[in-house]
Amino acid sequence: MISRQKLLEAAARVFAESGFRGATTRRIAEAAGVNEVTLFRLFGSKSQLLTEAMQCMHPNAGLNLPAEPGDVERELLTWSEGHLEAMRSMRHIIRKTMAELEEHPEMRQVVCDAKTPMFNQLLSYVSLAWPSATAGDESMRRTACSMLVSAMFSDAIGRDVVSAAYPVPAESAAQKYLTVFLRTMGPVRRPTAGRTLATAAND
Amino acid sequence: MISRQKLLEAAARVFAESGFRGATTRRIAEAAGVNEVTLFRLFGSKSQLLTEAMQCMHPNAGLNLPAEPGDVERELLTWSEGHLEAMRSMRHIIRKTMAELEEHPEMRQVVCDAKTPMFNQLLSYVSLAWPSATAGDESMRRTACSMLVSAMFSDAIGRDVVSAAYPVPAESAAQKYLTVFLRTMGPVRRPTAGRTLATAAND
DNA sequence: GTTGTATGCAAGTGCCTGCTTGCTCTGTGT
DNA sequence: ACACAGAGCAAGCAGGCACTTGCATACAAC
Repeated sequence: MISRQKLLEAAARVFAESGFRGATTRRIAEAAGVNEVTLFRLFGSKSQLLTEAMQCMHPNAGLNLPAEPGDVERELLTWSEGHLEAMRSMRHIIRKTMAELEEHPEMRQVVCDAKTPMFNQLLSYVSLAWPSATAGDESMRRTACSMLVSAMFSDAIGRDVVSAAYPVPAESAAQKYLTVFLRTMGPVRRPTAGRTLATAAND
Repeated sequence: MISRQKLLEAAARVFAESGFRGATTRRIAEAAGVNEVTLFRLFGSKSQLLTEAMQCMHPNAGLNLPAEPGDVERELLTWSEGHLEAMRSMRHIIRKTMAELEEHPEMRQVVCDAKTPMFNQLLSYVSLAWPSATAGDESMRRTACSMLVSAMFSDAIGRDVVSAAYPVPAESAAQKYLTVFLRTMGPVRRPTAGRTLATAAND
C-alpha cells in the first residue's frame, strides 16, 4: 500500500517537470523507486495514475480569511502572503496543468477547485469589511478583488520567467499588491489605530 | 520557398495545440500540407523548426503608447484593450510556451520579448503622465503598473479556464482594470474635460 | 537540352512508449 | 506448514517517434 503513495507523489513530481506526455511510466516508476509493472498493477493505466495524483492536491488548505473581519489589513496580509507563497511553490505544476487543459479537460477541475474559492473568499470578506457605500460600486469591488488575485497568480507563475515585469522584490510583493488594493478600496470599515499598512508603504 | 513559410505557421499552430512533445513532425508536415521529408530538408530538425517558428512571433507590433502623454485615459484604454485582445488570442500558445520553459529554455526569450517591453512602455508613459509628487512613491507606481499588466495577462490566459475568478464581462474587462488602475494613480497631470473613465465606470 | 533546385514518395532505422506476460521472491496470517 | 497478497524482474509486443536514404518528378535558367 505504501507503493501507491510513493507512485502518486512521484507522478505529481514528474508531471510538474515534464507534463503529461513527458511523464512516462518508466520515469514515474523510477522516481518512486518502484517497479514499472507495479504501477500498472495498482493504477491500471498512466492516465488513471495521473488523474488520481492531481485529485489529491489541495494546496490552500488552512488558508482562510475569518468569517467576520477583525483587523482587516493584518488579516488580508496574512492571507495574501500565504496564498502567494503557496502558488509560487506550485508554479511548475500550475504552468504544466494549464497547458494540458485542451488535451486533458479533467484537469480543469483541479485548477478551478484551487482558484475559485480563493477569489470567492476574498470577495465575501471584502463585502463585509467595506460596505458598499464606501467602496464604489459593486463592479469596482469585484474588479479590485480580481486584480489582487490576478496579481498574485501572475507573480507566482511569471516572476521566475519575466522578472523585469515584477519590479517589486519577491518578499514584499504581497504587501505591495495589498497596499495598492487597499488604496483602491478606500478606508476600511473599522480602521485600526496607529500605523497602518497604507502609511507603512511609503517607507 | 513557400514550403518554409507554410511549415513555420503550421508548427506554431500545432505547438499551440499540443506543446513541444505533442507537435510531432508528422502532424506539423500534415498541417502544412507538405511532405515530412521536406521539413527535415528545410530545417534539419524538429527543434530547429520550432525555435524558428517561435522567433518569428511578434504579437504586439504596432501597439505603442505615445511618447508624450496626451489624452491619458483614452490612450491607456486603447493600449490596454489592444494588448488584452492580443494576449487573449494567443492564450493557447502562451500557456504552452510557459509550460515548456524548463525543458526548452530558449523559449524564455520569446516570453520576455513580449512582456517586458509591454511593462516598460507602460511604466515610462505613466512616469510622464503622473509626476512623482501626485502618484505616491515610485514603488507604488511600479506596483500599480505591474498589477495592471498582471490583471490583463491573467485574464487572457485564465478566463476560459476559471471564469468564476473573472467577474467582469470579457468585453469591458480592460476598461474596468484600467479604472481601478486610474483610481490608484490619482488625478492625471492634464485632466481631460467632461466625462471621464472614472465617472463612466459607475454605469 | 541539360543542369540545378525544390519537392514528393516509399521504405526503413533505431529508439522510446504504454502496457502485458510469466515467473520468482518475500512477508504475513492461520 | 500452508496459502495468499504484494512486489520485483526479464522479456516482449505493437505502435509512434525523429530522422535518413534512394529515387522519381516537376520546373526554371542557361
